[in-house]
Amino acid sequence: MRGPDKFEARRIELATATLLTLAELGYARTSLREIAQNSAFSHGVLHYYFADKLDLIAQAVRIYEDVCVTRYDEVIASASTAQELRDEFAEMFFATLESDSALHRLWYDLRNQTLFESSFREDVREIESRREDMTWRVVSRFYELSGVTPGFTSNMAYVIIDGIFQRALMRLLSDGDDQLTSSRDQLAEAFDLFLR
Amino acid sequence: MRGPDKFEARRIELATATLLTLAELGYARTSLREIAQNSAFSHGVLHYYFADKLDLIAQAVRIYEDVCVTRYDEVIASASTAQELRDEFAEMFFATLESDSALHRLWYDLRNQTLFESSFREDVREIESRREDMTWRVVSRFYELSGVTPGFTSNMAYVIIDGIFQRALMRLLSDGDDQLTSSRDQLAEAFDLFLR
DNA sequence: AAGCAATTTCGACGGGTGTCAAGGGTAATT
DNA sequence: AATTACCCTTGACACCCGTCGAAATTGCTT
Repeated sequence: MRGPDKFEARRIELATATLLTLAELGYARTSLREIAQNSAFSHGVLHYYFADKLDLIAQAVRIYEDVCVTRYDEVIASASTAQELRDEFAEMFFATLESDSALHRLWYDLRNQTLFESSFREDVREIESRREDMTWRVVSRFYELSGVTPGFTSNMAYVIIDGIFQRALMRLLSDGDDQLTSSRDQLAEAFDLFLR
Repeated sequence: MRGPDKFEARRIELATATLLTLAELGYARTSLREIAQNSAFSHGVLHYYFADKLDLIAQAVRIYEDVCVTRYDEVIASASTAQELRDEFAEMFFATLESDSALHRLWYDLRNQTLFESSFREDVREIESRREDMTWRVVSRFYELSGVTPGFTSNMAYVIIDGIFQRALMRLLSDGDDQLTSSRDQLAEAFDLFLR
């Protein structure tokens, strides 16, 4: 294959390898040669497809976005009671927390990087906004199924759900707690809160 | 001056320079030579006082801890009504957010680093725990002054307050929003929430 | 004043970094 | 079959990194 379509396919392939490397090593330790070793190519090729390292990482961030921002929509569509929604959301919540934990820690790493440099600010801002929307789709549907008028703003709901997620990730990765019972309790507490 | 007391004083001096450099550049970009340039000494002296770079950073983290973890106690002691506590807490909250924003972004940076490597995990865990305690001293006193029995766990209160702080920091540093009106509203919303 | 120990500087080391240019190879076009 | 355009590798570059040892400097003690 040749032409622009292959060019774009390679870019995606390399940006994916970048995403995996970042998730493995973190922003501070990820080098171009390491990224290339996680791909089928040598390090020089990265400068053929991308202007520089920051450009490459920005593309990787956009791939993350596509992966991560519609995760709960299926749950929203299928649940027919509030309790069902809450339980299936929780199930998905902890499933992706554990299976994609490396990707999620990368998200928080990159989000923090924008506090020091402006490179990905726009991308991070957009992902953040989409994550809030995604959270609100869940919570507002939860209100709807409960027959209760929303007592929380989208903003506050996101702070709570994302905060629980972040703490659960810390418990999983740095405390080595693979049961996460306290985090599960916390998520349940949050949904109780929403109905008060 | 000579002897062990001077040795310890130098360590603190250098660890402080390290803290400032980290706050300026972030973990990923901070080098020993850069740290030395923020001090009165040359880069070689760092290995006279510290075993290696990680040891040095660990000491810097402990200095941060001393600075940041009793910030609201004065407010707690002086406030005599719930409303007064809430308002003075908010004032202090946004004052330190703005004046020490570089230090705070460093905290979130280092906390995230522990998701990738175990070097400071113990220190970060302890600071996190102390931050939660500090938050809870405020919130539980707020309940006390309101004459209401606490409807939130310490954990949940921390997730909310810290989440609002983190988002406000992002708004300040990466959105360039120096009014922070939406964050102020959000903090007020949180305290309303506590009383429900 | 001399000696000694603590402190600091300086320069080197091996290695890793992002970047880039030159060249080889490969597939499509003429 | 020759040419051309695209793709990829290789190796070099200049620079920065953490570390460490040797030498210079400092300040106290005798």
